[in-house]
Amino acid sequence: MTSRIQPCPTESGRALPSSFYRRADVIRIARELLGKFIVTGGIGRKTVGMIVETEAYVGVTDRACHAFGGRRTIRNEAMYAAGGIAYVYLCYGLHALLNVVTHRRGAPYAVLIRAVEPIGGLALMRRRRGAQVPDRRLTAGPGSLTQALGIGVRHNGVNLAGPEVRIEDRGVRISPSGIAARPRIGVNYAGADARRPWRFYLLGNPWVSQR
DNA sequence: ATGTCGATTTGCT
DNA sequence: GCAAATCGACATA
Repeated sequence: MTSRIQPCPTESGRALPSSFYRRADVIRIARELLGKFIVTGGIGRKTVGMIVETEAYVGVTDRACHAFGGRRTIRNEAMYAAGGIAYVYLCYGLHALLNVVTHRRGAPYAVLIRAVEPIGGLALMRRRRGAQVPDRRLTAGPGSLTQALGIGVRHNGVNLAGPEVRIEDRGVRISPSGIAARPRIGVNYAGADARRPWRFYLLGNPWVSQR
């Protein structure tokens, strides 16, 4: 029995512990989620994607955050739970968007997953997305990756170390110089907060969303 | 390459 | 009623 030296993205890894999510610095967590893996589905229906693009939503003072000013609704209730669960909501009435809830209970911080690189279960992803969709657009964009991974609003509130949606560390290490920090997408209504560089992505990765 | 538009749930006025 | 953490189709250039 030999052990591998290089990390292999097609093997299973360790689910991130709740301590990863429950830290106060959501910006740091957004950066550290790059290169982690989202795994969905059971035996025979497994799909895997490596996170390549994220955005931080920074609590009650962030005008772009659903919890700005302490807003608390049925929809965004999951943001107020302790870190380590999913906040999945319906955007424009159509697209399920996946967020990672962070920080402590009562502190509504979250990281939006904007794009993943397809790693496993490609055939199932193509079936879910439609045969005419090119691989380049399979999981590029927050509404696209959830469709490819089979994530919907039914996953709102699920534990991210659990079987439905699991985020794993598979040993991929990202150097800070490989990460771009830019303004977030689609939040122009948020005034000065729209310009803050809280969108992070892997430089040169083909699955980063375009637009 | 850039622009407009429709699909359609949720929350705020 | 209207805008929203989007996407893809279609139009025009």
